[in-house]
Amino acid sequence: MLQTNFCIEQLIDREKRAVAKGTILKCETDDAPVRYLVSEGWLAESKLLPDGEQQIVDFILPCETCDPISADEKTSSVQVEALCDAVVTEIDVAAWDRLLQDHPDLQRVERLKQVAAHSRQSERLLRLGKSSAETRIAYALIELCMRLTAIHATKDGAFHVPLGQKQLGDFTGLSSVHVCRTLRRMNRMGLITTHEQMDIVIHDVFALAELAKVDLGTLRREIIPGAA
Amino acid sequence: MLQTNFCIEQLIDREKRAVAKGTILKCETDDAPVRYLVSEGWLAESKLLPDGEQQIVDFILPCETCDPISADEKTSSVQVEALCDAVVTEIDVAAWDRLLQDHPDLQRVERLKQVAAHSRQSERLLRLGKSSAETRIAYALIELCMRLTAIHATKDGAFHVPLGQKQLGDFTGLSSVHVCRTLRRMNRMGLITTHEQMDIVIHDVFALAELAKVDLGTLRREIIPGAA
DNA sequence: CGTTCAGTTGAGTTGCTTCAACCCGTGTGG
DNA sequence: CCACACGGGTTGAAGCAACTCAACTGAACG
Repeated sequence: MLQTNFCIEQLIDREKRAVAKGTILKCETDDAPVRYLVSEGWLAESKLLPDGEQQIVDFILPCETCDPISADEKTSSVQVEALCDAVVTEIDVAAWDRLLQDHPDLQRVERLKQVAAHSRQSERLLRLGKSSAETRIAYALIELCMRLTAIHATKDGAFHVPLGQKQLGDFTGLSSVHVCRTLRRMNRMGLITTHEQMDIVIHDVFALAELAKVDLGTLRREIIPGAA
Repeated sequence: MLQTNFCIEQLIDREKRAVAKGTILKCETDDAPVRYLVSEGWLAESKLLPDGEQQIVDFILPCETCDPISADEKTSSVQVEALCDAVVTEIDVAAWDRLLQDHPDLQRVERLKQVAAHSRQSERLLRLGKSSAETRIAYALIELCMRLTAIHATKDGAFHVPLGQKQLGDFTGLSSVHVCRTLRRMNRMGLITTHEQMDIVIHDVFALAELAKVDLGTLRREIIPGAA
């Protein structure tokens, strides 16, 4: 799988662009005839309510692409923001389509990633609608750990996420205060350890999975392309 | 748009299948090498928690297709259920791929529908995460009304949905009791009228849109393919 | 006429939010 | 080099929105 991603970068002769943490690459309802390919760092796709509340609907990790398009094929349906200093490539839709035409294997991989993203959203929707703060956060940690493991960005259950508690709250639909409390509780229970700016270590995946109400194997098949 | 849908049915020589209300066409984690095309009635895609809680992640309306596949390309990531007596066609993936290959216009329409579905999910995620019961329900009503209008299944803001309050709760992440209260309140405010088994009339779309915290034009462009 | 099932309403509970105070590490200007 | 402001995390207290539980209604059905 990874091979194919490296492949994308080779195929594209466009220049990469370094963006600073906090940069907003695209606002909701902006014209959006582009796709972003992330080489380094994380992006967040989020949606805003008129009163300023923000919901992160997905994270875009290295080697993934982000397509913010609406059903009108013109405007963006989400805001795209760099969560940390990042390196991205903008690809306009025409070039992207050409790329897919020329590389059926790329097309296939991208389709799988899209399916995976859709499955993830469904899982989150389920937990946002029907479960407690503990379950939501446990799920978020497991999902992130799994995705990071797939790109070899974890080591024995330890990983780094470029998120503050506010962002984790925007992702899980909770206030930052309650994220804090819940994280502390998990610490005390010995499930995880957290360090500044979110260095996370998962000590007991199974207990965490139970809290998150997931079956690890099933989830993996559902949200990680090529998990076999 | 509609033309293309009629077209699908003509292209497919498979037999349609009548399914009774409540039929579960597919369970989560079942093998799912099929896609469903709905001719009549509604399906629900939902996800379940071990404790039996259910979250409806999307409705499949007539002329739409449903692809329950996971990232492993084998199993289903959702449960698919008929919300009322319905007529569906099962299409195996191979046949579907052939169909798409042979009909680029169909491929394009399906891509748009998929984008639209993704946008809808993001909108719901936003409201599940960050807003009140009133807002969630107002949004659900507006979304359904818009989608039904696109297939000419509304008349002056009046439409029917084959849902009980329990299902509406499973869709909006609320208990049926609270759905009831909220619906009554909207009734009293003169925004809507409801009749048995969910015949809904929207009296004041603008007030409802305000409650739902949506901009009607923007939402339409986002979630209705071909809205122009 | 009794049973069932969806919707309605009231009462009491609870989980999460908001507000506010405080801590601490970092950056900055006198 | 210290003083101070600032931002993020942590904790306590109080409030409220939505939940659960439970009772009742009315329609549909045998």
